[in-house]
Amino acid sequence: MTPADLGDAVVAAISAAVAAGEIAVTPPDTVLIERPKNRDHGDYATNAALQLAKPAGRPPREVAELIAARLRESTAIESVDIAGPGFLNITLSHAAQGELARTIVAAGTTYGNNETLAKERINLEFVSANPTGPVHLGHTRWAALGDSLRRLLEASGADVTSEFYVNDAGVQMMRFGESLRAAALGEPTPAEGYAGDYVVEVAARAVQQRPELVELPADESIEAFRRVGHDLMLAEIRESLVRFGVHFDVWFSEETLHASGAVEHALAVLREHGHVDDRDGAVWLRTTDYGDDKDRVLLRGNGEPTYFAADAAYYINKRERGFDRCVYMLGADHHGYVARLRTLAACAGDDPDSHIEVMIGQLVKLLRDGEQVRLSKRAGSIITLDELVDAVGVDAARYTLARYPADSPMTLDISLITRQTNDNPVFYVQYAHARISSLLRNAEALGVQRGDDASFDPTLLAEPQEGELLGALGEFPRVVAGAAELREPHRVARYLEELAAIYHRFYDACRVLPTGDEPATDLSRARLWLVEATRIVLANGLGLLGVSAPERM
RNA sequence: GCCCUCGUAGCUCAGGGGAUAGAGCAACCGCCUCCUAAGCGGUAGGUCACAGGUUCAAAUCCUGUCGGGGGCACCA
Repeated sequence: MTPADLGDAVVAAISAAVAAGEIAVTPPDTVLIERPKNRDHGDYATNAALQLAKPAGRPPREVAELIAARLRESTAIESVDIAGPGFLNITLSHAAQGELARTIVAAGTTYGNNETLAKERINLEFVSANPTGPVHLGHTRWAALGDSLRRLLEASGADVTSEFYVNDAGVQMMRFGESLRAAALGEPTPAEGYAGDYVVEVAARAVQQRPELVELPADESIEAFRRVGHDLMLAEIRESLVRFGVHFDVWFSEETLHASGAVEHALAVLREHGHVDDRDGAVWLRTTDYGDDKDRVLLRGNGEPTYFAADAAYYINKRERGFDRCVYMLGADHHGYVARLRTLAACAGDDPDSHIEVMIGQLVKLLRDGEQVRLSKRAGSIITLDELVDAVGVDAARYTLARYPADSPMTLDISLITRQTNDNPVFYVQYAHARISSLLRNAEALGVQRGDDASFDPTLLAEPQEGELLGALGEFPRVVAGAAELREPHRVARYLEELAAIYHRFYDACRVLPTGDEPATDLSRARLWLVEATRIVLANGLGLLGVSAPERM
């Protein structure tokens, strides 16, 4: 019996009590089923009676008693106690609890998937680094979180498109071209240009590809360096992200917005909705109509579109491609943009609360030997994604970055992450999976098999540690759904750590395989179902984080 | 000045209105003749920044104060 099944049972009990005229309320669609921290409070607890007391006009404990009486009729439920102000503390029968192992094994890689976001069309944009340098640590947090979120949303039934917006138009790109040319010619970095070893390397590769670049007149040369540098840099960015296990469905070029007329189209759309003003020689979007501090310029006095105009075009383009919800994952340094994007959606006739969603992530603070390292691409002092992966590996990097909520400031100590990788919780979780894999290998070598469906006796899983483990396994789908809905992949990581701990405790207390020459018992076989179910959940959970589930460590 | 965000154990951090606030690291004490000790058990460690409010119930929601970080361009 899953928590969801139990919730249904409680709702049914309430409905039955209503039908029998025992209480006068509208039965809720769902009730909250919790797993209490303290097992004295049962396997599960619900506050349903507390919630119904007021509408029913009855004392909570009296309502609780009505529900409890009906729940006790179920064979799946061992006991129901009423505690405190009116909590229902429910203990499942071993049979009902153990059945979960069968459910999980049957579902396999799909266990944890749910339909809470079914058919929602979501566009998920993240990283979106300028192709003027490698992916650095600031982007890396979003790469890990964004990709995990993509997996979570898909697991929750959403139709997700992950998208990388390539800021390949505008001044920054031009400065990159200038910087490359300067590097190729051995000249000092221009005033507002990009410095750093990578600029020299990219410049060298550009010249190697196209030796004539340095011969061209300055203007043409800069433009050519810009284009070649763009291609080289973008290829490198893609490669880094692929290596990091991050998948993008769409790489969307800002340049194409300008070239395709999408910007003009967006202007027309916004004009149609009546929020565009021509004033002071510029074209403005009247975002103050929706509470922005001030209106925003779309076209400058010189006719050039602003970055905001491109954003508007991009947003409208996304909506026209059919996305119900456009999710932006931005760094805290862009948070001034949230209000603008939301008012932009409103000006386009959309609902800012449903069609657009902007997530703001705190920046990762980097310490080296206790001192803060400033991340600056232009100054060249950057920690890149590749450097991080070289130092700690993909698994540790992705896990560590996905382990904290995006809105909490995060401090990474380079010396700590590179030196003490064994302290990383990722190994703790992976170790549980490796330990299980090893056990399953041993079972095979001993010729002990889990056996078919019919031979599985869930009532044998009666030890407290087995109950704990089954309870934790039952939480997984809810964890996935919650993490997807709240856009918080870290919940999966925290859950896995808890599950691993519970498994290790089970392993310590409950022998699975027979010792010596003893024959395999039904208990061994029942436990193999439980162990395999645990392996599946660990593997599925790690998969959602883009972290491998090793069979050996 | 205005806006966003964070403040929980010595450190790094979890904690979607529920019961006695948790984990890892660091410290101390134990546990391998048997499935991976990268493990398990135990001890110690707290003014949940502060003050009000809402609620049967607040670390959690609301208001304010203090402190850290970030942001407020016809820049990108």
